[in-house]
Amino acid sequence: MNTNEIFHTNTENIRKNGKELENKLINIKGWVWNKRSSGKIRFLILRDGKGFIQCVIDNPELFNIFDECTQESTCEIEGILKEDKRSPLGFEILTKTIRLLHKTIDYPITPKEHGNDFLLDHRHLWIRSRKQFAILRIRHSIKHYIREYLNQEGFIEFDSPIFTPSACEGTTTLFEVDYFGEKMYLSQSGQLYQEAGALSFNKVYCFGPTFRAEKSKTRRHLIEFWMVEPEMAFATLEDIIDISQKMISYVIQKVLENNIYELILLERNVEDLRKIVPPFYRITYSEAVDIIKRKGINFHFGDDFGAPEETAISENFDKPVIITHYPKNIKPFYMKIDPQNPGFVLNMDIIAPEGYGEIVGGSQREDDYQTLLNRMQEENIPIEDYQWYLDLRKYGSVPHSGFGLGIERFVAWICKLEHVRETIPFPRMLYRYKP
RNA sequence: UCCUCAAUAGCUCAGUCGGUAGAGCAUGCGGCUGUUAACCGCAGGGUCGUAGGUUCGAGUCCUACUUGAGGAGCCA
Repeated sequence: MNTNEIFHTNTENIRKNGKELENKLINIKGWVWNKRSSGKIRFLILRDGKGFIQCVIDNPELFNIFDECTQESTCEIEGILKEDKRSPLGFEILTKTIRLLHKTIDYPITPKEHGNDFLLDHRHLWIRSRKQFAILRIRHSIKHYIREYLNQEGFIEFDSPIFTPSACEGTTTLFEVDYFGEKMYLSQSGQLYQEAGALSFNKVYCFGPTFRAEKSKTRRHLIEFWMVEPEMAFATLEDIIDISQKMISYVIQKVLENNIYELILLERNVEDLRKIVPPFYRITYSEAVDIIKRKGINFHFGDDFGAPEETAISENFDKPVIITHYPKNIKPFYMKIDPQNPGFVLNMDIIAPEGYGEIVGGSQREDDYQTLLNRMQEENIPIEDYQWYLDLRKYGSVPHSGFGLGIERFVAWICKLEHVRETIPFPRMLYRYKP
Protein backbone atom coordinates (compact mmCIF):
# COMPACT_ATOMS: atom_id res chain seq x y z
CA MET A 1 0.00 0.00 0.00
CA ASN A 2 1.21 3.46 -0.90
CA THR A 3 1.76 5.27 2.42
CA ASN A 4 1.64 8.67 0.68
CA GLU A 5 -1.87 8.08 -0.60
CA ILE A 6 -4.15 11.09 -0.02
CA PHE A 7 -7.75 10.43 1.02
CA HIS A 8 -10.15 13.13 -0.17
CA THR A 9 -12.86 13.27 2.46
CA ASN A 10 -15.26 15.45 4.43
CA THR A 11 -16.32 15.86 8.05
CA GLU A 12 -19.49 13.82 7.68
CA ASN A 13 -17.42 10.88 6.50
CA ILE A 14 -14.98 11.45 9.38
CA ARG A 15 -17.91 11.43 11.85
CA LYS A 16 -19.08 8.10 10.51
CA ASN A 17 -15.83 6.38 9.49
CA GLY A 18 -13.14 8.32 11.32
CA LYS A 19 -11.44 5.19 12.69
CA GLU A 20 -10.70 3.95 9.17
CA LEU A 21 -8.97 7.20 8.24
CA GLU A 22 -7.01 7.59 11.47
CA ASN A 23 -3.30 8.30 10.91
CA LYS A 24 -3.91 8.62 7.16
CA LEU A 25 -3.12 11.67 5.04
CA ILE A 26 -6.40 13.37 4.20
CA ASN A 27 -7.44 16.28 1.98
CA ILE A 28 -10.42 18.42 2.89
CA LYS A 29 -11.82 21.57 1.28
CA GLY A 30 -13.88 24.20 3.02
CA TRP A 31 -14.04 27.59 4.64
CA VAL A 32 -12.41 29.04 7.75
CA TRP A 33 -15.01 29.11 10.48
CA ASN A 34 -12.81 30.42 13.31
CA LYS A 35 -9.14 30.59 14.34
CA ARG A 36 -7.15 30.67 17.55
CA SER A 37 -3.46 31.02 18.18
CA SER A 38 -1.31 30.38 21.20
CA GLY A 39 2.34 31.20 20.60
CA LYS A 40 3.93 28.38 18.66
CA ILE A 41 0.71 26.46 18.00
CA ARG A 42 -2.34 27.55 16.00
CA PHE A 43 -5.83 26.21 15.47
CA LEU A 44 -8.08 26.63 12.46
CA ILE A 45 -11.69 25.40 12.56
CA LEU A 46 -12.66 24.37 9.07
CA ARG A 47 -16.29 24.30 7.92
CA ASP A 48 -16.78 22.02 4.92
CA GLY A 49 -20.57 22.09 4.52
CA LYS A 50 -20.89 18.72 6.28
CA GLY A 51 -19.59 19.75 9.69
CA PHE A 52 -16.71 21.40 11.49
CA ILE A 53 -13.21 20.11 12.23
CA GLN A 54 -10.23 21.55 14.05
CA CYS A 55 -6.91 21.72 12.17
CA VAL A 56 -3.79 22.02 14.34
CA ILE A 57 -0.80 23.92 12.91
CA ASP A 58 2.53 23.55 14.71
CA ASN A 59 4.88 24.01 11.74
CA PRO A 60 6.13 27.67 11.81
CA GLU A 61 6.51 27.59 8.00
CA LEU A 62 2.70 27.52 7.77
CA PHE A 63 2.11 30.49 10.08
CA ASN A 64 2.17 33.11 7.30
CA ILE A 65 -0.46 31.30 5.26
CA PHE A 66 -2.46 30.66 8.46
CA ASP A 67 -2.53 34.42 9.08
CA GLU A 68 -3.79 34.97 5.52
CA CYS A 69 -6.73 32.58 6.07
CA THR A 70 -9.28 35.02 7.47
CA GLN A 71 -12.76 34.02 8.61
CA GLU A 72 -14.76 32.47 5.72
CA SER A 73 -11.75 32.31 3.38
CA THR A 74 -11.88 29.25 1.13
CA CYS A 75 -9.03 26.81 1.65
CA GLU A 76 -7.82 23.28 1.07
CA ILE A 77 -6.00 21.48 3.85
CA GLU A 78 -3.94 18.32 3.88
CA GLY A 79 -2.83 16.59 7.03
CA ILE A 80 -2.92 13.51 9.21
CA LEU A 81 -6.22 12.64 10.86
CA LYS A 82 -5.80 12.01 14.60
CA GLU A 83 -8.28 10.98 17.25
CA ASP A 84 -8.45 13.57 20.03
CA LYS A 85 -10.94 13.81 22.88
CA ARG A 86 -10.41 17.59 23.12
CA SER A 87 -12.03 18.09 19.70
CA PRO A 88 -15.87 18.10 19.68
CA LEU A 89 -15.82 15.87 16.59
CA GLY A 90 -13.48 13.37 18.28
CA PHE A 91 -10.92 13.88 15.52
CA GLU A 92 -8.60 16.67 14.40
CA ILE A 93 -6.13 17.25 11.58
CA LEU A 94 -2.36 17.67 12.07
CA THR A 95 -1.88 20.10 9.21
CA LYS A 96 0.82 19.49 6.60
CA THR A 97 -0.22 21.97 3.89
CA ILE A 98 -2.71 24.83 3.58
CA ARG A 99 -3.79 26.24 0.22
CA LEU A 100 -5.70 29.51 0.26
CA LEU A 101 -8.23 29.33 -2.60
CA HIS A 102 -10.04 32.61 -1.94
CA LYS A 103 -9.28 35.24 0.67
CA THR A 104 -12.30 36.79 2.43
CA ILE A 105 -12.02 40.33 3.76
CA ASP A 106 -14.35 41.80 6.40
CA TYR A 107 -16.87 38.94 6.72
CA PRO A 108 -19.86 40.62 8.37
CA ILE A 109 -20.97 37.86 10.76
CA THR A 110 -18.50 37.49 13.59
CA PRO A 111 -18.46 34.58 16.06
CA LYS A 112 -20.11 36.78 18.69
CA GLU A 113 -23.76 37.69 19.23
CA HIS A 114 -25.89 39.44 16.63
CA GLY A 115 -29.45 40.71 16.51
CA ASN A 116 -32.33 39.30 14.43
CA ASP A 117 -32.52 42.29 12.15
CA PHE A 118 -28.85 42.11 11.20
CA LEU A 119 -28.87 38.33 10.80
CA LEU A 120 -32.01 38.28 8.64
CA ASP A 121 -30.53 40.97 6.38
CA HIS A 122 -27.52 38.65 5.99
CA ARG A 123 -29.53 35.43 5.69
CA HIS A 124 -27.48 34.39 2.62
CA LEU A 125 -24.42 34.29 4.92
CA TRP A 126 -26.17 33.43 8.18
CA ILE A 127 -26.98 29.95 6.83
CA ARG A 128 -23.23 29.22 7.10
CA SER A 129 -23.27 29.50 10.89
CA ARG A 130 -23.34 26.44 13.09
CA LYS A 131 -26.85 26.67 14.50
CA GLN A 132 -28.44 27.38 11.11
CA PHE A 133 -26.39 24.54 9.61
CA ALA A 134 -27.83 22.14 12.19
CA ILE A 135 -31.43 23.34 11.78
CA LEU A 136 -31.46 23.16 7.99
CA ARG A 137 -29.87 19.71 7.97
CA ILE A 138 -32.61 18.53 10.35
CA ARG A 139 -35.22 20.12 8.06
CA HIS A 140 -33.79 18.08 5.21
CA SER A 141 -33.96 14.89 7.31
CA ILE A 142 -37.52 15.56 8.41
CA LYS A 143 -38.64 15.99 4.80
CA HIS A 144 -36.73 12.88 3.80
CA TYR A 145 -38.21 10.66 6.55
CA ILE A 146 -41.75 11.93 5.97
CA ARG A 147 -41.46 10.83 2.35
CA GLU A 148 -39.79 7.59 3.38
CA TYR A 149 -42.62 6.77 5.81
CA LEU A 150 -45.45 7.61 3.43
CA ASN A 151 -43.80 5.76 0.54
CA GLN A 152 -43.38 2.66 2.74
CA GLU A 153 -47.08 2.88 3.65
CA GLY A 154 -48.03 2.76 -0.03
CA PHE A 155 -48.63 6.45 -0.71
CA ILE A 156 -47.47 8.04 -3.94
CA GLU A 157 -46.37 11.63 -4.21
CA PHE A 158 -49.03 13.37 -6.28
CA ASP A 159 -48.30 17.05 -6.85
CA SER A 160 -51.02 19.62 -6.38
CA PRO A 161 -50.73 22.75 -8.54
CA ILE A 162 -49.39 26.00 -7.11
CA PHE A 163 -51.61 28.17 -9.37
CA THR A 164 -55.25 27.63 -8.45
CA PRO A 165 -58.12 29.14 -10.42
CA SER A 166 -60.55 29.82 -7.60
CA ALA A 167 -60.73 30.71 -4.00
CA CYS A 168 -62.42 28.33 -1.64
CA GLU A 169 -62.65 30.30 1.60
CA GLY A 170 -62.71 33.88 0.38
CA THR A 171 -59.89 35.71 -1.35
CA THR A 172 -58.62 37.76 1.59
CA THR A 173 -55.91 35.28 2.51
CA LEU A 174 -54.89 34.45 -1.07
CA PHE A 175 -52.20 36.01 -3.24
CA GLU A 176 -53.73 37.06 -6.54
CA VAL A 177 -51.66 36.56 -9.69
CA ASP A 178 -52.30 37.80 -13.23
CA TYR A 179 -52.46 34.67 -15.40
CA PHE A 180 -52.51 35.97 -18.99
CA GLY A 181 -55.36 38.28 -18.12
CA GLU A 182 -57.20 35.84 -15.84
CA LYS A 183 -57.20 36.01 -12.05
CA MET A 184 -55.36 33.13 -10.44
CA TYR A 185 -54.24 32.52 -6.89
CA LEU A 186 -51.22 30.95 -5.22
CA SER A 187 -52.24 27.76 -3.49
CA GLN A 188 -52.92 27.85 0.23
CA SER A 189 -53.53 24.10 0.38
CA GLY A 190 -53.22 21.20 -2.03
CA GLN A 191 -55.97 19.23 -0.32
CA LEU A 192 -58.84 19.42 -2.82
CA TYR A 193 -56.60 18.11 -5.58
CA GLN A 194 -55.34 15.37 -3.27
CA GLU A 195 -58.93 14.20 -2.87
CA ALA A 196 -59.07 13.71 -6.64
CA GLY A 197 -55.73 11.89 -6.39
CA ALA A 198 -56.93 9.59 -3.59
CA LEU A 199 -59.88 8.43 -5.69
CA SER A 200 -57.44 7.66 -8.47
CA PHE A 201 -54.43 6.20 -6.57
CA ASN A 202 -55.97 5.29 -3.18
CA LYS A 203 -53.19 6.87 -1.05
CA VAL A 204 -51.49 10.08 -2.13
CA TYR A 205 -49.67 13.07 -0.71
CA CYS A 206 -48.40 16.41 -1.89
CA PHE A 207 -45.37 18.11 -0.44
CA GLY A 208 -44.59 21.68 -1.25
CA PRO A 209 -44.89 25.37 -0.51
CA THR A 210 -48.19 27.08 0.25
CA PHE A 211 -48.95 30.77 0.45
CA ARG A 212 -51.20 32.69 2.81
CA ALA A 213 -51.71 36.42 2.61
CA GLU A 214 -52.57 36.58 6.31
CA LYS A 215 -51.21 39.58 8.14
CA SER A 216 -49.86 37.35 10.87
CA LYS A 217 -46.84 38.56 12.71
CA THR A 218 -45.93 35.94 15.27
CA ARG A 219 -43.19 33.41 15.92
CA ARG A 220 -45.37 30.64 14.45
CA HIS A 221 -46.23 32.21 11.07
CA LEU A 222 -44.64 32.51 7.66
CA ILE A 223 -46.28 33.81 4.50
CA GLU A 224 -44.70 31.03 2.44
CA PHE A 225 -44.52 27.71 4.27
CA TRP A 226 -44.31 24.03 3.42
CA MET A 227 -46.93 21.38 4.06
CA VAL A 228 -47.21 17.68 3.51
CA GLU A 229 -50.82 16.69 2.84
CA PRO A 230 -51.63 12.97 2.73
CA GLU A 231 -55.08 11.87 1.59
CA MET A 232 -56.47 8.32 1.75
CA ALA A 233 -59.47 6.64 0.15
CA PHE A 234 -61.52 4.14 2.20
CA ALA A 235 -60.30 5.90 5.34
CA THR A 236 -62.11 7.38 8.32
CA LEU A 237 -61.10 9.90 10.96
CA GLU A 238 -59.73 7.00 13.04
CA ASP A 239 -57.43 5.96 10.19
CA ILE A 240 -55.78 9.37 9.84
CA ILE A 241 -55.43 9.71 13.61
CA ASP A 242 -53.55 6.42 13.51
CA ILE A 243 -51.31 7.21 10.55
CA SER A 244 -50.50 10.80 11.47
CA GLN A 245 -49.15 9.91 14.92
CA LYS A 246 -47.21 6.98 13.51
CA MET A 247 -45.69 9.26 10.88
CA ILE A 248 -44.69 11.92 13.43
CA SER A 249 -43.12 9.32 15.74
CA TYR A 250 -41.30 7.59 12.88
CA VAL A 251 -39.74 10.86 11.72
CA ILE A 252 -38.67 11.88 15.22
CA GLN A 253 -37.09 8.51 16.01
CA LYS A 254 -35.23 8.56 12.68
CA VAL A 255 -33.95 12.09 13.34
CA LEU A 256 -32.75 10.95 16.79
CA GLU A 257 -30.92 8.08 15.10
CA ASN A 258 -29.36 10.03 12.24
CA ASN A 259 -29.07 13.66 13.36
CA ILE A 260 -27.73 13.37 16.88
CA TYR A 261 -24.71 15.53 15.88
CA GLU A 262 -27.06 18.35 14.83
CA LEU A 263 -29.31 17.96 17.91
CA ILE A 264 -26.24 18.22 20.16
CA LEU A 265 -25.07 21.36 18.32
CA LEU A 266 -28.53 22.80 19.07
CA GLU A 267 -28.36 21.64 22.71
CA ARG A 268 -31.76 20.03 22.24
CA ASN A 269 -33.00 17.86 25.12
CA VAL A 270 -33.25 14.55 23.25
CA GLU A 271 -34.94 12.69 26.13
CA ASP A 272 -38.07 14.79 25.57
CA LEU A 273 -38.05 13.66 21.94
CA ARG A 274 -37.52 9.96 22.74
CA LYS A 275 -40.89 10.01 24.55
CA ILE A 276 -42.74 10.90 21.35
CA VAL A 277 -44.18 7.45 20.54
CA PRO A 278 -47.81 6.42 19.92
CA PRO A 279 -50.36 6.59 21.32
CA PHE A 280 -50.57 10.37 21.67
CA TYR A 281 -53.08 11.86 24.11
CA ARG A 282 -56.56 12.21 22.76
CA ILE A 283 -59.41 14.49 23.81
CA THR A 284 -62.51 15.97 22.17
CA TYR A 285 -63.10 19.66 21.62
CA SER A 286 -65.55 19.63 24.55
CA GLU A 287 -62.97 18.06 26.86
CA ALA A 288 -60.39 20.63 25.73
CA VAL A 289 -62.81 23.41 26.62
CA ASP A 290 -63.18 21.89 30.12
CA ILE A 291 -59.37 21.93 30.56
CA ILE A 292 -59.23 25.57 29.51
CA LYS A 293 -62.06 26.57 31.80
CA ARG A 294 -60.54 24.69 34.75
CA LYS A 295 -57.42 26.81 34.24
CA GLY A 296 -59.54 29.91 34.68
CA ILE A 297 -59.22 31.13 31.10
CA ASN A 298 -62.27 32.99 29.84
CA PHE A 299 -63.46 31.04 26.80
CA HIS A 300 -66.77 30.79 24.96
CA PHE A 301 -67.85 27.26 23.95
CA GLY A 302 -68.10 27.17 20.17
CA ASP A 303 -65.15 29.46 19.43
CA ASP A 304 -61.92 28.25 17.90
CA PHE A 305 -58.80 27.92 20.02
CA GLY A 306 -56.15 30.63 19.79
CA ALA A 307 -52.50 30.33 20.69
CA PRO A 308 -53.03 30.91 24.46
CA GLU A 309 -55.66 28.14 24.60
CA GLU A 310 -53.44 25.72 22.65
CA THR A 311 -50.57 26.41 25.01
CA ALA A 312 -52.83 25.93 28.05
CA ILE A 313 -53.96 22.54 26.71
CA SER A 314 -50.48 21.32 25.74
CA GLU A 315 -49.00 22.26 29.15
CA ASN A 316 -50.82 19.26 30.63
CA PHE A 317 -49.09 16.77 28.32
CA ASP A 318 -45.55 15.59 27.54
CA LYS A 319 -46.60 14.19 24.17
CA PRO A 320 -48.70 15.70 21.38
CA VAL A 321 -52.46 16.00 22.04
CA ILE A 322 -55.02 15.10 19.42
CA ILE A 323 -58.19 17.17 19.67
CA THR A 324 -61.21 15.85 17.75
CA HIS A 325 -64.81 16.81 16.97
CA TYR A 326 -64.81 20.60 16.67
CA PRO A 327 -68.03 22.60 16.20
CA LYS A 328 -69.09 22.56 12.56
CA ASN A 329 -69.40 26.32 12.15
CA ILE A 330 -65.72 27.09 12.84
CA LYS A 331 -64.49 24.53 10.31
CA PRO A 332 -64.53 24.47 6.49
CA PHE A 333 -67.31 23.05 4.31
CA TYR A 334 -65.49 19.91 3.17
CA MET A 335 -65.31 18.31 6.65
CA LYS A 336 -67.80 15.51 7.29
CA ILE A 337 -70.53 16.16 9.84
CA ASP A 338 -70.47 13.74 12.80
CA PRO A 339 -73.57 11.55 12.31
CA GLN A 340 -73.76 11.01 16.11
CA ASN A 341 -73.64 14.71 16.81
CA PRO A 342 -74.60 16.94 13.88
CA GLY A 343 -73.29 20.19 15.40
CA PHE A 344 -69.75 18.82 15.17
CA VAL A 345 -67.39 17.54 12.46
CA LEU A 346 -65.16 14.47 12.12
CA ASN A 347 -61.90 16.37 12.35
CA MET A 348 -58.71 16.38 14.37
CA ASP A 349 -55.92 18.81 15.20
CA ILE A 350 -52.62 17.77 16.73
CA ILE A 351 -51.09 20.19 19.21
CA ALA A 352 -47.35 19.79 19.77
CA PRO A 353 -45.95 19.90 23.31
CA GLU A 354 -43.73 22.69 24.66
CA GLY A 355 -46.03 25.41 23.29
CA TYR A 356 -45.38 24.82 19.58
CA GLY A 357 -49.08 24.89 18.76
CA GLU A 358 -51.05 23.21 16.02
CA ILE A 359 -48.81 21.15 13.74
CA VAL A 360 -51.48 18.99 12.09
CA GLY A 361 -55.02 19.62 10.95
CA GLY A 362 -57.12 16.97 9.25
CA SER A 363 -60.55 15.48 8.81
CA GLN A 364 -62.77 12.92 7.23
CA ARG A 365 -64.21 14.57 4.11
CA GLU A 366 -67.89 14.92 3.20
CA ASP A 367 -68.48 12.16 0.64
CA ASP A 368 -72.22 12.63 0.00
CA TYR A 369 -73.00 14.76 -3.06
CA GLN A 370 -76.16 16.43 -1.77
CA THR A 371 -74.84 17.12 1.74
CA LEU A 372 -71.68 18.70 0.32
CA LEU A 373 -73.63 20.76 -2.20
CA ASN A 374 -75.93 22.06 0.55
CA ARG A 375 -73.00 23.08 2.73
CA MET A 376 -71.27 24.83 -0.17
CA GLN A 377 -74.43 26.78 -0.93
CA GLU A 378 -74.82 27.74 2.74
CA GLU A 379 -71.30 29.15 2.69
CA ASN A 380 -71.68 30.88 -0.70
CA ILE A 381 -68.97 28.82 -2.39
CA PRO A 382 -69.07 29.42 -6.20
CA ILE A 383 -70.42 26.04 -7.31
CA GLU A 384 -69.42 26.45 -10.96
CA ASP A 385 -65.73 26.64 -9.97
CA TYR A 386 -66.04 23.48 -7.90
CA GLN A 387 -68.02 21.25 -10.19
CA TRP A 388 -64.92 19.11 -10.64
CA TYR A 389 -64.71 18.71 -6.85
CA LEU A 390 -68.39 17.75 -6.63
CA ASP A 391 -67.79 15.20 -9.42
CA LEU A 392 -65.67 13.23 -6.94
CA ARG A 393 -68.92 12.57 -5.02
CA LYS A 394 -70.81 11.66 -8.18
CA TYR A 395 -68.43 9.08 -9.60
CA GLY A 396 -67.27 6.37 -7.21
CA SER A 397 -67.61 8.30 -3.97
CA VAL A 398 -65.99 6.71 -0.94
CA PRO A 399 -65.28 7.68 2.66
CA HIS A 400 -61.91 9.41 2.56
CA SER A 401 -59.78 11.39 4.94
CA GLY A 402 -56.58 13.41 5.00
CA PHE A 403 -54.46 15.79 6.98
CA GLY A 404 -51.82 18.47 6.58
CA LEU A 405 -48.63 18.85 8.58
CA GLY A 406 -46.79 22.18 8.68
CA ILE A 407 -43.09 21.54 8.14
CA GLU A 408 -41.75 24.72 9.73
CA ARG A 409 -43.64 24.30 12.99
CA PHE A 410 -42.57 20.68 13.11
CA VAL A 411 -38.90 21.63 12.56
CA ALA A 412 -39.15 24.42 15.14
CA TRP A 413 -40.47 21.93 17.70
CA ILE A 414 -37.83 19.25 16.97
CA CYS A 415 -35.05 21.87 17.14
CA LYS A 416 -36.76 23.71 20.02
CA LEU A 417 -36.49 27.12 18.35
CA GLU A 418 -37.98 30.43 19.40
CA HIS A 419 -39.23 31.28 15.91
CA VAL A 420 -40.14 29.46 12.69
CA ARG A 421 -38.12 31.94 10.60
CA GLU A 422 -34.96 29.90 11.22
CA THR A 423 -36.50 26.65 9.93
CA ILE A 424 -36.51 27.60 6.22
CA PRO A 425 -33.53 28.82 4.17
CA PHE A 426 -35.09 32.13 3.09
CA PRO A 427 -38.15 32.97 5.20
CA ARG A 428 -40.97 35.07 3.77
CA MET A 429 -42.61 37.12 6.48
CA LEU A 430 -45.15 39.93 6.62
CA TYR A 431 -42.72 42.80 6.26
CA ARG A 432 -39.50 40.97 5.51
CA TYR A 433 -38.82 39.16 2.27
CA LYS A 434 -35.21 40.03 1.33
CA PRO A 435 -32.81 38.52 0.42
C1' U B 1 -55.87 46.30 11.39
C1' C B 2 -54.92 46.84 16.77
C1' C B 3 -51.73 46.74 21.43
C1' U B 4 -46.70 46.89 23.73
C1' C B 5 -41.51 47.73 23.30
C1' A B 6 -36.99 49.25 20.82
C1' A B 7 -33.39 52.35 17.50
C1' U B 8 -26.02 54.98 20.34
C1' A B 9 -18.96 52.47 16.84
C1' G B 10 -18.85 47.19 11.51
C1' C B 11 -21.64 43.81 15.49
C1' U B 12 -23.90 43.23 20.70
C1' C B 13 -24.95 46.64 24.25
C1' A B 14 -24.14 50.40 28.64
C1' G B 15 -24.81 55.60 29.11
C1' U B 16 -26.99 57.75 36.45
C1' C B 17 -30.30 63.84 37.98
C1' G B 18 -30.36 67.10 31.05
C1' G B 19 -23.79 69.25 31.30
C1' U B 20 -20.21 67.90 24.49
C1' A B 21 -19.50 59.41 23.99
C1' G B 22 -18.18 54.12 26.97
C1' A B 23 -17.28 48.56 27.16
C1' G B 24 -16.85 43.76 24.86
C1' C B 25 -16.35 41.54 20.11
C1' A B 26 -14.53 42.47 15.10
C1' U B 27 -10.07 45.09 12.54
C1' G B 28 -4.47 46.47 12.80
C1' C B 29 0.20 45.82 15.66
C1' G B 30 2.71 43.07 19.69
C1' G B 31 2.84 38.66 23.33
C1' C B 32 1.81 33.48 24.73
C1' U B 33 3.39 25.55 22.75
C1' G B 34 -3.25 22.54 23.39
C1' U B 35 -6.80 26.48 22.30
C1' U B 36 -12.52 25.24 22.52
C1' A B 37 -17.12 32.08 21.09
C1' A B 38 -9.13 31.14 23.86
C1' C B 39 -6.49 34.85 26.59
C1' C B 40 -3.20 39.51 27.71
C1' G B 41 -1.27 44.65 26.09
C1' C B 42 -1.64 48.90 22.64
C1' A B 43 -4.11 51.55 18.55
C1' G B 44 -7.76 53.27 14.99
C1' G B 45 -13.07 53.55 14.74
C1' G B 46 -19.34 58.07 16.36
C1' U B 47 -23.82 63.62 12.28
C1' C B 48 -26.57 58.93 19.14
C1' G B 49 -32.93 56.37 13.17
C1' U B 50 -35.29 61.19 10.67
C1' A B 51 -37.67 65.99 11.34
C1' G B 52 -39.29 69.51 14.70
C1' G B 53 -39.97 71.40 19.84
C1' U B 54 -38.68 72.62 25.27
C1' U B 55 -33.91 74.43 27.42
C1' C B 56 -28.22 78.52 28.56
C1' G B 57 -27.34 73.33 27.17
C1' A B 58 -30.68 67.13 24.66
C1' G B 59 -28.07 60.38 23.44
C1' U B 60 -31.25 61.60 27.77
C1' C B 61 -37.52 65.33 28.13
C1' C B 62 -41.98 66.26 24.46
C1' U B 63 -44.47 65.62 19.36
C1' A B 64 -44.67 63.44 14.58
C1' C B 65 -42.63 60.13 11.18
C1' U B 66 -39.52 55.85 9.63
C1' U B 67 -37.63 51.09 10.58
C1' G B 68 -37.52 46.70 13.49
C1' A B 69 -39.21 43.16 17.38
C1' G B 70 -42.96 40.69 20.45
C1' G B 71 -48.11 39.72 20.81
C1' A B 72 -53.69 39.72 19.32
C1' G B 73 -57.03 38.29 15.41
C1' C B 74 -56.46 34.24 11.54
C1' C B 75 -53.98 29.88 10.76
C1' A B 76 -50.04 25.00 9.77
